[in-house]
Amino acid sequence: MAYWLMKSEPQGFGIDHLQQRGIALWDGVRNYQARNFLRQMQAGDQALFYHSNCKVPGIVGLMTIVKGGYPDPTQFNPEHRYYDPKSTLDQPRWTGVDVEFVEKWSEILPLSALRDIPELEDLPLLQKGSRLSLMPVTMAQWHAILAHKPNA
DNA sequence: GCCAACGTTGGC
DNA sequence: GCCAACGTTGGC
Repeated sequence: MAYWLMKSEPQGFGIDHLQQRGIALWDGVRNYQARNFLRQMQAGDQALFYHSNCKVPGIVGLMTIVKGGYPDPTQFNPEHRYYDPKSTLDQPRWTGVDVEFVEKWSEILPLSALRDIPELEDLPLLQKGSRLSLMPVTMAQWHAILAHKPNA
């Protein structure tokens, strides 16, 4: 069982969308480093849902991986914005996973607060210039974050 | 909306 | 294989 942090823009697909849907395909990842992490994900892994590129970026809730890495279907659809003409059914380039909603936090745990947690010093999210959209989280980092989960 | 940092593309 | 140009990410 592994821990992850996954970013999404709330205006596109946010925690509220996932809560409504229950289970959703995490698609559209078109970065090789992130893709390689998706391939490592397994059913039962836990993940933090992070809102990026918005007014207050930060962690907003939890989810579980319910289906490990499999070919992201959007890469094969010419009509889709995530279509990749270089991808074939035989040799798919891109991977997706299915995630299931676990909980939405009562408040966001903002990026600015994450920067104040010493255990997170090495988290890629907090490195200057990092654009990695999903990343592994160590058990120590996971527990440090959950210890700061807002509860109002 | 700005813009620095980043990843990818493609000519050479 | 180099690297300039380009498009994208994402905090602010």
